[in-house]
Amino acid sequence: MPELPEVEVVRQGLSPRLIGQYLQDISIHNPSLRYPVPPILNNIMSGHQLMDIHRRGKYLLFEFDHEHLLAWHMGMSGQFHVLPASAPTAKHEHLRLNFSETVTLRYRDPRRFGYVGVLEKSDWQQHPWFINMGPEPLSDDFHHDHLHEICTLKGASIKSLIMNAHIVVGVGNIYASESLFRTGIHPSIPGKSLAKEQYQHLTSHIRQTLQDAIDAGGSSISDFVQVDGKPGYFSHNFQVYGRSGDPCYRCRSTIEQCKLGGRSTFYCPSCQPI
DNA sequence: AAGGTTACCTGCCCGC
DNA sequence: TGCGGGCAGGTAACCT
Repeated sequence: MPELPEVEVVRQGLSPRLIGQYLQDISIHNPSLRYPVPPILNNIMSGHQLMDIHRRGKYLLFEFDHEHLLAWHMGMSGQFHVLPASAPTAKHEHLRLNFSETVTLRYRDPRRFGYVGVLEKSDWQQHPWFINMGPEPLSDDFHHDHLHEICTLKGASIKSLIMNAHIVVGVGNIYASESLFRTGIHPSIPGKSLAKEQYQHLTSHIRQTLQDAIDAGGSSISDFVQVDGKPGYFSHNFQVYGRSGDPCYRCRSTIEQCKLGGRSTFYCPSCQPI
């Protein structure tokens, strides 16, 4: 499901419903995720107050009044829902954070690529999941000089480079194609073949594409839903993703599709020349 | 050694 | 109607 915009939309949806609430307990219905759900989760976190929900890359960080926090990745198909305790257990519901009779946080994940960990609040950034992460694309840390400096040394395709979380976090398969279309860069061009000025444009288009998607409530392809069950609307704004064979909105050329790094990639051959 | 490929899962959609 | 194949938004361990 989620790239950075979808995770951010989930964070914004969960925050007003959950922050300030006290966690009564955690029930683990099916611990089988990408990494097994830590059995100590309930013992460690129960009784503590949720102070804030942060995002780093595609991870959500649940900060409690406690020396630990929960770091949560939703994988490809993870979903969070806030429901009353009486609501039935959905298919593929893995675990449940029980805050009150009226507020429980359910996590379901059919493909089980998601995972959750208990990290020490004082040095969670040193954890292997975070230690080598690149800058947040919506922050000032994401600068075209930085992108240029790293990518100009690399022979890999520019699409695989911007999807590499060591270089910049949060850009997944959809928004990589969309950002490159907006910039007019062919996805398979090697990083080292691009000019410094192109990195300047790419940086600003990545930023704008992600922000536009957040503003639209994310993209609902497959089954992404916001916490309240509403879909995201950014998929209506896709310029190239999923549009192979259709005319480019800008020049009417036919959108093409190829594979890069095993991932479907979409581009306009005339707006994004080799 | 960098960069491409595969595996991890289930669900869904398509063609036969 | 049913079955098999291919594909899906992420990540990391493998090969080469």
